[in-house]
Amino acid sequence: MPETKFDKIYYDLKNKIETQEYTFNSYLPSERDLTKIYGCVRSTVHRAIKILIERGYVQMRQGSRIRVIYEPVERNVFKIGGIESFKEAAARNGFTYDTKVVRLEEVEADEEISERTGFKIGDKLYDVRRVRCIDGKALIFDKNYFLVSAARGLNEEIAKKSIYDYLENELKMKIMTSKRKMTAEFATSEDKNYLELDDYNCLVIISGRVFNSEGIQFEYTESRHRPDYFCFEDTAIRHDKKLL
Amino acid sequence: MPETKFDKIYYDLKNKIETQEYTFNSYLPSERDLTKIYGCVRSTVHRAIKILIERGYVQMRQGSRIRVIYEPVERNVFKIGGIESFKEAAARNGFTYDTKVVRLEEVEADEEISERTGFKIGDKLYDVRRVRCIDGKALIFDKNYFLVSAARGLNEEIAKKSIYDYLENELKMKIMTSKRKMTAEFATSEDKNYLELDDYNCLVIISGRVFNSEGIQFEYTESRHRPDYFCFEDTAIRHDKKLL
DNA sequence: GCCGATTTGTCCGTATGTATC
DNA sequence: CGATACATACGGACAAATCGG
Repeated sequence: MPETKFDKIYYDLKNKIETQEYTFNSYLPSERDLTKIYGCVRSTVHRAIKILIERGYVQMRQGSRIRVIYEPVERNVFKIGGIESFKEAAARNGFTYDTKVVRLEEVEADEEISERTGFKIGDKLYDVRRVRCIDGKALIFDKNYFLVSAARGLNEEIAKKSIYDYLENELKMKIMTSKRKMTAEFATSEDKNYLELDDYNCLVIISGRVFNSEGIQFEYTESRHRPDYFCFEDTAIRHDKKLL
Repeated sequence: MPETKFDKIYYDLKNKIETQEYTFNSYLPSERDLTKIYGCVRSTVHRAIKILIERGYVQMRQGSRIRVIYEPVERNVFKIGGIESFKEAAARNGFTYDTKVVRLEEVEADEEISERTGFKIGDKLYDVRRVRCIDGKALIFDKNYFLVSAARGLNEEIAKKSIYDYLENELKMKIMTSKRKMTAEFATSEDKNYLELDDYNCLVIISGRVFNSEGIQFEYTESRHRPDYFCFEDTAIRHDKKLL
């Protein structure tokens, strides 16, 4: 349990804000007072508060006090944030879900694949394609490429359950950084074939390159969503000069 | 120039990485060596590096060295990141652009507006709607509500140029936090009326609530994009326990 | 409009723990 | 196992912004 002091403070404050103990537009105690409450030095409190800022809970200005800007919001459809698997997201939103593996084969990266995915030409890859059903409807089409050398032993059973479980728990891989891009494009005939698109003629696409702790890109992922089952939330801060 | 030490270090390292002085998959000097290079203590170097991590430039593991995972990428169409105005984004991408103001009137928030925008019922608001043209094509439809008390004096001329210039430079308002949501929806008849949608029947929508330094929400913004002129980039980090 | 108290922003130096190699 | 390197925390200092009288 590597619960550090600053993250205990962060979670405690976050919780108090979410439960309205500190209400919208009120002030938090000063950092000096918080050091007394939590029994630590100011830099530790300060660090916890910076996380609250990044997550959109509070606002701070030099010389002024810490203002709460969090308000409870309605449940959302399918929020994408951080690195979250389909399974995690579906579970959090309380949906029943199912996965169909429609392809799993070994390929070698040619120029087209390399260009699109960031792998080098000649890399051995698993080409995995899966259809995600939520409450019985086929809504998401996932196309993934995994480096064979990093995901060795991947099979259909694993792909049906959770590839990430396999990588993290079986192969002990540590996933670190993920670079993602979101775009929207016309549905292809492959999309139309697998998904229930109703009247939609385009899809929201989240594509990403994932790196492990060795700095090796081991995955390219492309998640093609029917527009109405997709939502992305974010908090941005104007970092004039001060960055984090 | 409130350039702090840690952000000078951040920019210097960022620059050295972007110019390939530190190349993809190589290591940065250790924090101890960096303290010698920049003449400061380790905590300051550490802070700069944490920003590089958040921005997707490098990767770190306890006990291991700092690995560069940045690779130069192709120019992208319309990247949304941080708090950036249409004008800034268009300029950065080298497009010619034009704005048509199709509505600017004062309204009072009713229940429907309040629910959708986060303002309170009875708040006096400017209702501004603008069509954004890029390279001559009408591609983005912007709907904004501003608190009259915060944006007093807003007129069509200002709306045509830049409302943010006006708020920040004329009214000296300080914009702090912005909470955004991205979704995709069917185009409405209003969208079809103003935009050149070609065959697209849905739009990517970025909606957001913007707070000033007093913690007051002074704006609700809704930016409706034709799918092919939209792109969002992001870097995510698996924060196992360590947060920031 | 000025001044002093308060509060946050940054930085230093040090110490201890823990993961990697 | 030891050397190296990162992670967290402490305590103190000064600067800069805000706010109230």
